[in-house]
Amino acid sequence: MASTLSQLGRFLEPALLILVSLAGRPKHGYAIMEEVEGRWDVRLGPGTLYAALSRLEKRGLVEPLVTDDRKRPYRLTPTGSEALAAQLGQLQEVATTGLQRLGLT
Amino acid sequence: MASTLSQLGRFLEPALLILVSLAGRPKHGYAIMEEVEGRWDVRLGPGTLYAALSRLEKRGLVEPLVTDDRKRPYRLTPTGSEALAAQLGQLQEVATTGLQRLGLT
DNA sequence: TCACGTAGTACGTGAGACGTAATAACCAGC
DNA sequence: GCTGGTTATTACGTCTCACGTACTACGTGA
Repeated sequence: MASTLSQLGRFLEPALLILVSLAGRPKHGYAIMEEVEGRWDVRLGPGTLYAALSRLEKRGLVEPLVTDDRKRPYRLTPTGSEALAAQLGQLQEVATTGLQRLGLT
Repeated sequence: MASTLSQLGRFLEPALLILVSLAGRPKHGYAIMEEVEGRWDVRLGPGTLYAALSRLEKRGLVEPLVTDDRKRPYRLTPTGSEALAAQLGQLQEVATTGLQRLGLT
């Protein structure tokens, strides 16, 4: 069962999902939460989400946009795009190797 | 610089690398360490590696093989293969989406 | 027998994932 | 102009896990 397997380990780090979500277009936290859950069926609770977001900001991978209302939108920085591209490339290599070894693909 | 970027976040979980390594053929811990470092340039220290391995065993994703000497080889269980396949599939989806959004691929 | 590579254990620390609860603004409908 | 639900974020506490370091021990060739 899918529900059983999903209990056996999670390999999609919140920080990665956030960066990929922001690669589409700038979003605020709640919108990231909704996209991640809708698109990949991974629920990021507020504790996980906002903590990860502020770590990414502290590391210069994302930055907040100026805003007047209570939403706090973020966008990828150039550094963030570079880092994401590098990580995704390596991730795809690993995934491809793994799927080949399993006889899939 | 690659060394700078690599400081900005790690998205390859040890458990994933171990499973992909074992998907090739059964190996003992030290051999996993060497393959992971040689192939993906990720150094797993002994604390990280053997702790992750025994967690994977406890969850039924890998199992030890009988042996006489001091090496302790492991192989993927059927459950482990299933779980790995599912995770890699999802991982590839995320990676593909991300790379498209970044304008690569 | 001594140095070096192989193989694994033990352990402490810190980062971060996760859940839950609380807060507050916004927007309906009545 | 209340009231209830959705939107959006903050503020915890806990627990898992990554990581580094130090240590043990076996094997092998010089």
